[in-house]
Amino acid sequence: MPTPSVSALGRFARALEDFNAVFIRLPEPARLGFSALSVVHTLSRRGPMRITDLARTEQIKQPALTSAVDRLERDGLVRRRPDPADGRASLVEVTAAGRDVVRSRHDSRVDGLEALLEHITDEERATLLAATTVLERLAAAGRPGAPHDEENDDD
Amino acid sequence: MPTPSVSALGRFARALEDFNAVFIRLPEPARLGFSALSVVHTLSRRGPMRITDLARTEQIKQPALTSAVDRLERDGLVRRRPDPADGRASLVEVTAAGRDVVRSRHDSRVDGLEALLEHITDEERATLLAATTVLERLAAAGRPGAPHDEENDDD
DNA sequence: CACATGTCAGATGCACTGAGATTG
DNA sequence: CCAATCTCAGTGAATCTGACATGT
Repeated sequence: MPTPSVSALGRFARALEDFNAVFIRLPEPARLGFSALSVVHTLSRRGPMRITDLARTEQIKQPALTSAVDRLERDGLVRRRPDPADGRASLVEVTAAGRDVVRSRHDSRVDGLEALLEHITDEERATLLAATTVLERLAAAGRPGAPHDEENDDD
Repeated sequence: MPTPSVSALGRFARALEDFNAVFIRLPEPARLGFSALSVVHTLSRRGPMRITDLARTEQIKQPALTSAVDRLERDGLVRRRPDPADGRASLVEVTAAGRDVVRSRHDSRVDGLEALLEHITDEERATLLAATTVLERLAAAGRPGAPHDEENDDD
């Protein structure tokens, strides 16, 4: 296959790294930390998950995730539920309040993106939006095995 | 609801959010935290900066940045130097070891991206790479004023 | 019993607020 | 004297390793 040259791929990766330094910080600084936000995001996109699976996708250890879930549960953003299929495991799921956090940050980011897009041309905007489907496929290809439930937060 | 989540822009933002959950974690989990990595990255891309400016771009407070720089300096990844133009300020700059960290993580991410790109078609790859220039311009537009712009300091 | 899942306990890294030292 | 820049001190949240209780 005619794979893109290494330099083009390297330049693409660097562009993403630089862009993310901006993109990640578009919404207001949250009272929640980076990992906590990521946990809520993952749960809202992938449905209920066990601690072990969640720890693997977030790339932190189980004890860290246990206390993270403790805090999130105390704040009402997630909820623990026993796993009907396995007595030792529990499933963590996002609550309505948790979804609100994800949605609020998403909306805030959209606003910031909108302002950013005023700096480029219509053609460039089209180029960017054309990449949406590809990014969706890459995200799907890059994440670890599918969880138990296939829930989609649709708003 | 000021911003409809079903718009093309909303879908683009969501695709980026989901993709970043993968992209950010492509390289090995580092012994350095998220902020520390971001500081070294920023310094390697934008040249020496004062603590205040760095704290602003990283969206953390000055005391947090002071201790972050303390640790990074102790590990040999950055270096403090007096600002010749202002006696109370000091300039923080990345060292060769710091550049190695950035480069190593970049290379690792390129490898992961390369593997990911095998899941999509040539046409999709082209679409993605066409977005490189646009992302570069967006990153430039989104970051706060950049007084220094040196990049070929490969000590 | 061996293994998987989750939690507990102690140490360290990291960020915040509020106060202080130095320079412009 | 006042403002800007950075550092120090104390507090709280976040993560790690190692040990442990429970269920398969």
